[in-house]
Amino acid sequence: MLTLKKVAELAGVSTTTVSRVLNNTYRNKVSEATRQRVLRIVEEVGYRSSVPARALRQKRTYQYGLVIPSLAFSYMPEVVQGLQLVAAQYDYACLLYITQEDSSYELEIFRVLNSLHVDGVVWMPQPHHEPNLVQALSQKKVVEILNRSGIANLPSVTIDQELGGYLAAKHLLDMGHRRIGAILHPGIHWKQRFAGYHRALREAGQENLSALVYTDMVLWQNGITAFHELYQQDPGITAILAASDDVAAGVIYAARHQGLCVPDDVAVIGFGDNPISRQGEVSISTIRHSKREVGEQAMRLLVALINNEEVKDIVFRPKLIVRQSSSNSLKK
Amino acid sequence: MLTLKKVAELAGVSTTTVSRVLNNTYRNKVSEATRQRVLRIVEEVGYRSSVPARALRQKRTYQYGLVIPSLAFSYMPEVVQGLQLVAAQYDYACLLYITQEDSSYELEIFRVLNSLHVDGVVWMPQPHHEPNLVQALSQKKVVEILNRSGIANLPSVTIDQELGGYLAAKHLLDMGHRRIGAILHPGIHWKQRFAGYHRALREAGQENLSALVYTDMVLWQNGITAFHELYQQDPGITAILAASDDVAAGVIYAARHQGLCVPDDVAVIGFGDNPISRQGEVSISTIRHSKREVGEQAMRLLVALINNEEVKDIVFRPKLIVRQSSSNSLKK
DNA sequence: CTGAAAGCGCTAACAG
DNA sequence: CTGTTAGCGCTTTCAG
Repeated sequence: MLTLKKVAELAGVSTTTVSRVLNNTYRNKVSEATRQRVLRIVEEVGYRSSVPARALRQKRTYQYGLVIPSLAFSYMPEVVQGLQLVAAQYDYACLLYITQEDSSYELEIFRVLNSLHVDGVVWMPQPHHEPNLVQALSQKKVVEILNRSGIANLPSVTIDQELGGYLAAKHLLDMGHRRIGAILHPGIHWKQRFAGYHRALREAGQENLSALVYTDMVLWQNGITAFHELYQQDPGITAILAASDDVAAGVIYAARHQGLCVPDDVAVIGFGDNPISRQGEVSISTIRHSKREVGEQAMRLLVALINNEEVKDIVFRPKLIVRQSSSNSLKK
Repeated sequence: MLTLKKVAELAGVSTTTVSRVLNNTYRNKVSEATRQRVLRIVEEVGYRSSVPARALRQKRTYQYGLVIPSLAFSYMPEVVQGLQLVAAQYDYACLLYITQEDSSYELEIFRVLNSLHVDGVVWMPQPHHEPNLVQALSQKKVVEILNRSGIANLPSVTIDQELGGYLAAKHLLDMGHRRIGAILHPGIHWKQRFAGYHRALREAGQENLSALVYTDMVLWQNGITAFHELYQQDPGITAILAASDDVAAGVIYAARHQGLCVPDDVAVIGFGDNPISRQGEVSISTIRHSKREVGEQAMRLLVALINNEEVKDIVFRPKLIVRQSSSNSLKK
């Protein structure tokens, strides 16, 4: 195995010197000649220092944990891409953990991450968590994304959900809808989103939503289930505020299976502007925000946190994107 | 920080003893009383050994690299789930790397993985690769999934593509189609798949496909592009063999946008039986294989490889699943 | 500008 | 059954 020592021997210098060259420590305190010689040898033999060894010494692994509930959300690829983009710049490697909405497994993951000595964690919380999680979290540098667990005061990157909710509801109200159903996911800042809905309703002189359903996950399948529950609550609704684009896609699928026309019989709006919202038969109106940017900023935040820099939360302001699923509805 | 030494002091034994208890080495060579005492202390203080430290000593990191071209393929979540399921059983952590189809980045990843001293790699190759990759690969335990790079003789978990191709083509021929177009992805055992198509064609007394298009990626967008190219080659085709379910979804989308009816004007069959094939307006006929199992077996193979056990390649036999996108076509 | 020496936290001979 | 010792590959004082 190629070690520092061997490289040092080959270059005729001490391991200290090689280390210094490779890490650019004590800049300019190594003669240019020596530096060049060392670099040449390193290049020649293709030496790369052992990450575990330096981790042990430096108490820094250059690894971060990514803890997410699922890989199946249609926005995950973009978020991860954003994370990896910035992570690569800082030489950070990503340890991937998927909780599958299992809160005891989630807790175990944080304990494992602790023994792995990762430098930090990017965490997308799920609705439910173990009480002990708070403690497990407090020992690490953690950045929260897209969600607000509210279980600890963690640095976070989120979307302005109140605004998003407001924009979505206002749009439907503007289109003339008065009986509106909503599908909420407790966990994605749902209270703020809910508040946004109500602000729009109030402005339109309305009191309440006509139907309201909660869903545990925000996948396509959940949209189908939620759709039926919504119609049970109020068969007269003409528009639906879905918890995500995936859910909206499920809702549209279910609606059309029932013989309903989208948007003429029921208008639907999603949340996120994920790939799925363009790929369906009926393109989905949605609230847009850049998932890639969320990932990028989260990683920047984490790096800052690791370097003990001052950090402040990041909140993205989403925009309304109108597509087929909510067009020409009651105005027609 | 909690170390072995501290735990040893607390328990009034040597570090060696604690290590032995924790690793179950020299079984029965530690008195039950001592073992219990140590375990109690460990539990009490919540000690977990440092992964980097033991990695340095044992030359084993209990980490594996997962190198894939993209997270956006609709089958990725399931494959990864399968991998993680088995990985968790063996206490393996997953270092995630996404190549984004960038071959020089792919090479760099393997070099990085080398310095990370991961115990092994699960690799899903992309169509193009750097020549130096072979060398970078040869130094590690690598399991290949779903693809065949053909650049090295690596243990692999794959689908019987010839059979898949045969089943798909035979199905379309059985439905009465004679002018069939195909979308191939060079990289997914495409030659075998192609051979399968031809075996079916020969059996039906036909010589060739009517149209043939190659695609670099197997995403929804590629299906749209490919559809148009296919129709340019032969406007008379009545059926399409898509490279994947994602591609099939794109094809169907494009076809319907052109005013064509699926399956009546053009039948489509995908490959993989991913979630997307059920979620569209028109459910997609496809060739099924279990993605979760692919992941599980790949991880088992990797673990065996790491333990220097004998391994042999795994080939799954896929099945035909008929859905709307290829039903009632020319027989109607 | 460079090197010798110590030690990160752990495990594996080797002794008792 | 248990402990002592050495050292994994690296970085970091400290001393030239």
